[in-house]
Amino acid sequence: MLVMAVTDEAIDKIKGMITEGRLRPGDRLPKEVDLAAELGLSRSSLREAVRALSLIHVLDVRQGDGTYVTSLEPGRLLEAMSFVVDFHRDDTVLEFLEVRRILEPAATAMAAQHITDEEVADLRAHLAALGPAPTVEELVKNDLEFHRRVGTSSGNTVLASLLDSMSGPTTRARVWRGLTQEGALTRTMSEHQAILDALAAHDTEGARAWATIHIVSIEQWLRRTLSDQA
Amino acid sequence: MLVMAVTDEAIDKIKGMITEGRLRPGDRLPKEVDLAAELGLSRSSLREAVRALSLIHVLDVRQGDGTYVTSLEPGRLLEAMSFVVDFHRDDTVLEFLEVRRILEPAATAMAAQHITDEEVADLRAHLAALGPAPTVEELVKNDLEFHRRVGTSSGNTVLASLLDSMSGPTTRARVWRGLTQEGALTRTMSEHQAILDALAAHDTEGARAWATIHIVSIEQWLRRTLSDQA
DNA sequence: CATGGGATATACATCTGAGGAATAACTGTT
DNA sequence: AACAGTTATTCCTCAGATGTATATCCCATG
Repeated sequence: MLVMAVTDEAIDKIKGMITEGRLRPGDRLPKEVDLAAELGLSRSSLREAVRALSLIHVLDVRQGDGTYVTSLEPGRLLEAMSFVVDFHRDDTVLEFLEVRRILEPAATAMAAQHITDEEVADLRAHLAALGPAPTVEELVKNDLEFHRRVGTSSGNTVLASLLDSMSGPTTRARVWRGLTQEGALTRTMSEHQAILDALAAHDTEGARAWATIHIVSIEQWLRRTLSDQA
Repeated sequence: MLVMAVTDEAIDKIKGMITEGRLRPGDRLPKEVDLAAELGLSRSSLREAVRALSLIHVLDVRQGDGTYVTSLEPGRLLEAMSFVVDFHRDDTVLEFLEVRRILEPAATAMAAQHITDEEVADLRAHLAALGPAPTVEELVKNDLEFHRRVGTSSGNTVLASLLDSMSGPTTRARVWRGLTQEGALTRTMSEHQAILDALAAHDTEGARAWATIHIVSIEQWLRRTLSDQA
């Protein structure tokens, strides 16, 4: 801490400029040469700082144009969490699922209160687009999008982004592995339908209950699969 | 996407090495010169990639030693979320608090089931250490640590880390601004005590209820404060 | 033999300067 | 006024040199 790397200092300083309001969303940063001089380091080191901040969607770098502060909206910033979640190992999947079991029913219940007729219609069309006998890949894709839309309808962008990160690539891709057996396919689709019906009726507690059942059934299957492998 | 920057490619490749198991937690990466050659880019560009991955605690770089893959534990990776949360503006604080209102009661309920006698004793000592008339700063610090410990006792590291990120620096620092008035200080302390008593009795639903009350009281105060300012 | 200190090797940290590539801005023509 | 070609700006990538922190090895010492 006494001798902080110049790049880390630069990261902190840029972060400070943003959190203290000297740089606002959409603002353009001074060009590399100038900013490097202003912060007292070389362009190479500054670029490391900027690259790190752009990985987490705080900065947006455009060649030939300039470097800008992003909108800083929760959805945009929390996108980076998907990237982080991708690194988790299989033995922590259950912990993520447990958190999702807490968030998803709450989000679905909130959606039941806020969802519009148009959103309900879109959701219905989305489920119908799947057809009666989809492949596992199609179902997973459809499922992911279904829950993303429900999350959005909750009206809380932070909640929607968190759920999306955790339902996303990793967890889901692994959880569904070998799901073709045991009729889980049709059960998933009927659970989706039940959630949709509750949403359409603005039935808050019904939506919460069906969402809980949906997650729990995934969790039970996963626990069996993991214990079988062990 | 067609013409991806070499640095972004390097980030993906390193990520791939880790997620595919070619690099495991604790493993050491080839030294800069070798890895740069292996990935086909210059050291400068590679360093940008490594710096970005080290910001989110995927890599750990030690001068004079080498670059290592971190433990990749959820707690470690999700630490980076605090950094991200720091960028959010005041107008999204309520969204974060709403998510916390969902997670905190669930975590507290889980803690009531898992908490050990020793953890209860430690928690009691922690609250007692505050004294009867603390400053706002002391209370905030004590409060943060109290909830961190409860989160840990939930037994779910993902849940604990998420809560810590959201209760953490930013949100809390802003939420508590000017909290000295209206006796919120003593109310906070008595709510903490009630949560602790429920935990000690392994009273799951009592713990959940008191945690809810605790968050809601913060939320109500915050809504009033924000509407006053507007 | 165990231990501590100093020399050496290793690996990351930082800077500088050059040329390339993508985008925006300008300018002249139609 | 609209378009196309030129120019300017800005980020992208590389190469090489030097500085700095850490680990390792080796030897003197108790």
